[in-house]
Order: sequence, then structure tokens, then C-alpha cells
Amino acid sequence: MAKDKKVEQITDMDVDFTQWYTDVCTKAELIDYSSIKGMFIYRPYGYAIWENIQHILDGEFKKLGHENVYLPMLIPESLLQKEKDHVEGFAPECAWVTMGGSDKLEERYCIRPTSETLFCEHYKNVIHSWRDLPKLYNQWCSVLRWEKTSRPFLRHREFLWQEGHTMHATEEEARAETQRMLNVYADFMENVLAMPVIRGRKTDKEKFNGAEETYTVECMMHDKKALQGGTSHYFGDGFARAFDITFTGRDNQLHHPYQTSWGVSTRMIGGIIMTHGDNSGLVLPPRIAPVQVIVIPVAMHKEGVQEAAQELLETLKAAGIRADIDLSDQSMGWKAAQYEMKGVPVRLELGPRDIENNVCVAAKRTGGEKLTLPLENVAEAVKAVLDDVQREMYEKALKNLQDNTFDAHSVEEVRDGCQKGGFARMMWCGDEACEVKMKEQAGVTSRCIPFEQHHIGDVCPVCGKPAKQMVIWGIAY
RNA sequence: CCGGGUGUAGCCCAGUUGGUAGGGCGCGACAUUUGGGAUGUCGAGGCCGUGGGUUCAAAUCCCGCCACUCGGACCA
Repeated sequence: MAKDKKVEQITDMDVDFTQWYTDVCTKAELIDYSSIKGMFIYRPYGYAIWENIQHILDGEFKKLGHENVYLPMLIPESLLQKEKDHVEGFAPECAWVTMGGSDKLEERYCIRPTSETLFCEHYKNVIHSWRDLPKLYNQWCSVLRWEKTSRPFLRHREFLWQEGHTMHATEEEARAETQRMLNVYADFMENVLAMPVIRGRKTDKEKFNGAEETYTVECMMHDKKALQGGTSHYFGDGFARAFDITFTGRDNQLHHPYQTSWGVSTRMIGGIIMTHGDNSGLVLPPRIAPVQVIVIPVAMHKEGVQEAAQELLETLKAAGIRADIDLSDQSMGWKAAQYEMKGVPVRLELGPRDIENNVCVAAKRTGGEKLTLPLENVAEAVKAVLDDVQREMYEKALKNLQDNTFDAHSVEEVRDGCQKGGFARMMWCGDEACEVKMKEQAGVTSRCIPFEQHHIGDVCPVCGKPAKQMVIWGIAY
């Protein structure tokens, strides 16, 4: 066996995590580069992951009463400028359309970096009475931000996302919606993506331009750096005032509605890769994997093997398992390595010996001894194995998060701990000046002010003034 | 956007003092194989990233641009 002749060689993640990540993205056939910087091609296997994310989240949104809409891709400059903070935040990364055919346009159009302004323009037209509220809209689309540096899934110039935009009659209701959607994201990430999250609020420095409050779910990657999983914003009535959106209340008075927006993007796929992957490649959580089980017939040329493998495949499919089969003439070892690279959660081997004994052999992507499963009721057994994989993945990620989150009582402690890898919990006075110093002196940013607070000190270690709350600090993607 | 590195076949790379391009892997066909990354034979595949310049002659020297990559800055 020529051990050095691998299917696709990937870089060791402990040697160069960044290169490992890029290797996995391309060699697991998730993505391809295009001729434009920061614009990527989602290959079938990568897009299928996004489709599964879409399918599950879309169902959750609809259960809660949200409706899907589609708004234009172009935003007139004058519209974008109506909300001051918002335009300031996005102006540096807007791409503009200036020509229509061969004619120069009177006004240039921004290719949407986000759609708050478009939703507001529309809401002004359709919201008149308290009876029109709430409006619970969601849009699946792509947005464009002219990023200076780009990386597959983590930072694209064009990326796919969903953006929910809701309008409510009262502040309480809008605030509740903000929390509700944050919890939808958190539950999805934990239960479906097997990614434990920290729920919390962003500091003013880190919040969305134009929002009153931004809430976030933060995750820890395998290299102990932070990735924001999703955000949910409470806007108050700021945009409503800027866009002059009003409704007549039950009190027969004019009011401005209260607004939220929330989104997750294909960046989440980058999170899955960096949370669960290993040196054999991608590891996909069963609940999101495009292929949950790959059936590999062994010694296919032998009488009856191929037929038995096909039958096994059909049994799994009939039970609702996303299963596939590899009938190619590649060697056993090649196939094993290939599906490990692609992160398929469970591999089922079926050869002459198994058929004789009426069993098949299961290998979990998460490792451990191979399992021998009776072919009788095999689908139920495979489902149990898939559940095991899902659970093991969550537990491993949770252990990584817990083992690498520490309490800190000085800037130096945060610096040393986070540079080595991890999240620091430290008390904070609430001043932005101290947050800036943390970046300068410890090289970290505030990830969030977690809902789950611990009292680990009385003062802000940066300035010595009384502390208001505990903040999670880390190095972020 | 600032600095370093890199662009030659699908991938990894070689190509000398300038003289019109090569290897391995992969790919296709056939045969033998098949319980963890097979073997042999034959074959296909290149605007040398791109645009200019120097030269009798450029993959090679010079300049611009584009892309990738590593730092940094910036960043819902």
C-alpha cells in the first residue's frame, strides 16, 4: 500500500489551520474560486448544505408566522442615505451600478449590502393601521459587500443569506421578537449544526449600524477563535422615523412602529467546517449532511454483492435516510478516504462475508470501533448511529468551548490566554475607551455581553472603575 | 487599502547565460485487481495569469493590471 498516495492531500490542521480550512473547502468539493476576488462558486455538495439549512430554518420561520418576500437587488443612493448611521456603516463597502445599457444613470444604484432601507420604503406603503401589524417578513437572497479580503464562506463579496425584517405596534413586542429569533438561531445551531453557542448582546461598538441593540450567538471554532453565528437586531423606531412610517393605533393616534431584523448567512457553513472538521477533512452533522450514509459494496465483482448493496440503499432511503452508494471501481481504501474527506457521517460496508452473516459494517465519521449491524431492521439501527454521531459532535464542540473559556482579572491575562487560544470572561465598566484598549493591548474584541452573567470581580481591570457586567473577549474571524 | 510571497496541463512542481515546454499525480480506454488511499499498457491534455515594452528571438528581462496566499489595517 502506497500510504503517501492520498486521494487528496490536505494540510495538517495543527500545522496551519488556515490552509487546512481552504483545503477542506476545495477538496471536499464545497466550493470553487471564480475569476472575481471574493466571489465563489457553490458546488453541488456545498450548495446542498445551504439548501438543508434553508429548508429547516425556513420551516421554523413559517411556524412562527413569517412570510417570505423578495425585494429588488438595487437601492437608489437617495434611499440608502435616509438613515444616517446605517449609510455610514455601509458606504465603504457598497458596489454601485452607474450605467443602464449605454446610458449613464441619473442616480447611481447600490447593489444591496442589506435591505433595511428597501423594506422600510415598502412598509411605508403597506402599514397604515394597527390592524396591519405585525408585519413578519423574511427574504432569502444574496447581498454584496466589497470586502478587501475574502475567504471561502467566511467573507465573500457576494454571499447568500436570509434577512428577516419585522414591524410591530409596540416596543415590547419588537423586543420580544428580537429575542425570539435569536433563540431560533441558537436552537438551530445547537440542535441541528451541533454547535454550542453563547447568547448575548453586542457592545455599542460592535452593534449593527442603525440598530439600538444587537444580539448575537457566538461560537468557538476548533482553533479556539470566535465566529458569530447569527445576529438579531432591535431597531426601536429609528428607521420608522427616518422613513416616516406611521400607523393609526387603537387609540386613534399616529404612531411609529418598532422594528427588528435578523439574519444568518452561508458563513455558517464555514462555522460547521471549522467547528467539526479534522485532519481527514470535513465532518458534517447528520442533521445537515447532504449524504448521511454512504454505502460501499466490498468485492463488488463477487456474485450478489452489488444487488445486496442496492437493496440496502433502498431500505435506508425508504426509511427517510439521505443515503447514497458508490459503485465505482475505485479501491475500498480510496472510497473510505474520499467519504471521510467529504464528511459523510456514517459509512456502511457490505461484502460477501457480511451478506453470509446477514449483517453490514458501520463506521462513524467521528471514529471508534467499526460496528456490526444486523441487516434486519437496519434502518432503525443506522438512525441510532446517526444520532450518536450528532450527539458526539455536539459534546466534542461543547468540551472545546468549556475547556478553553477562562476567567480573567487583568488585560495581560486576557492577552496571554486569548493569543494562546480561547475566550476570556472579564468584567467591564461599559466604556468604549476600555474596549478599544483591549483591542490595542490584548489584541481581542468583545464577542458579547452574555445573558448568562457571572460575578467574577467588582472593577473593570482596564480602568479600575466599578464594573457593570461581564464580557466575553476573544479573537474573531 | 499597506507590506511579503506566488501564478507553467485538472493538481503539485521542474524549466540553466533569453532560442518557441517537461516530470509526477490525476484524467480516458483496455486488462488484471478489490475487507483502508491497487498494478500494467496505450492515450488525450499548455495563449507559460493578463496587457504593454525591450529584443532577430521572451515562460525567462522591465512596467501596469488581475487573481491566489501570508501578515496588518478595515469590516454586518
